[in-house]
Amino acid sequence: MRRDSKLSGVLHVLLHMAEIEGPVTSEFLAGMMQTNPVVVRRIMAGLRDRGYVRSEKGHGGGWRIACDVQAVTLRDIYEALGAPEIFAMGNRSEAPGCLVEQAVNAAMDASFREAEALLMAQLGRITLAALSADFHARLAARGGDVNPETAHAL
Amino acid sequence: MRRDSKLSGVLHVLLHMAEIEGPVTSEFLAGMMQTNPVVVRRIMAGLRDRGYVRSEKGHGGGWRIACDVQAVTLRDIYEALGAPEIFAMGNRSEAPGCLVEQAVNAAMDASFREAEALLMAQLGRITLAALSADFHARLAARGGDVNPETAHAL
DNA sequence: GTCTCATGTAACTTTACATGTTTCATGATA
DNA sequence: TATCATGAAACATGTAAAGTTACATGAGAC
Repeated sequence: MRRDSKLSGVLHVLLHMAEIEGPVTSEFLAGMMQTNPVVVRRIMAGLRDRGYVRSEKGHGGGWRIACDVQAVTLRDIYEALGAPEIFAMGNRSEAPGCLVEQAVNAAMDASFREAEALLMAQLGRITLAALSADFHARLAARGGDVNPETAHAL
Repeated sequence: MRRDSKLSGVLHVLLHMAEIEGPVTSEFLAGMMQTNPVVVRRIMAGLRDRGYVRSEKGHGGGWRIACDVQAVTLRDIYEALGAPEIFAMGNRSEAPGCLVEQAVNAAMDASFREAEALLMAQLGRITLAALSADFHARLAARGGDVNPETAHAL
């Protein structure tokens, strides 16, 4: 199964946006992420609806962060994406008539729900600002290029 | 993404086997699970390699549980299946050169690893016997049909 | 022996879905 | 009004799980 990388992708976009003054176009972000501008718009749509980012059309348009990065967590972002399915494993069938399958589902669901709750709690503890700080720590550790426009390259 | 239901499926098969005396054919199990005999053999192969079940060819052949259901846990079964991918979400790219992506991956990996550890611990607590007991409790609660051959039906 | 039944396995087909792409409408700025 | 940007729908592609086919192997039944 190919793994859904929307959350990973949108965080990548947000952190790059945080490094750049002024609006950034979908095309520029897509170039950084080696993907398509439409894909960028797609994953950003949920964040726009929640007010985490704003988009502007026309000349000088593009995307802009519109939230407090100290307050917004990875969990918020995950939910803005529509809370996509977390697990690659699942029940063969929901609401089965077979009592064996009901017993199997009940046991698995309970375990998976607990793991999901822990994951959500973890993501709820990480703010965008914390992620950005980690990025800057890595940059400093590499004695790095602090030009935001080129910091993306290897 | 379509969710991997091998674990759910194999547990279903095992619990049905536990209800039936003597060997059970792949075809019979496939009928119960509304799938194909080859699919059954496929998911059972890992369990056979670990000695949790035995298979016999020819007349009167089929599958038979060959382990202590009080001792084997859902985690054991999960591992016998080859420990398939748990999460439907993942990083856009592993080992990226981009420091932003490294920061994103590190944060996400840490959270997902913790959730995975908890899930494994949960599954390690549930034995096949416990699942079977739950099934029998459901059966009794329904005042049910105790014929193992037909207990599957709605 | 040989017929039938069952598993073992490889190869192939189908299906679902995340992602990528094309296209055009809409709005903003120069 | 020409250009640049997002918005969104429609379509194409790649991939992996699940389903299917085909045939080899081995174990009773006769």
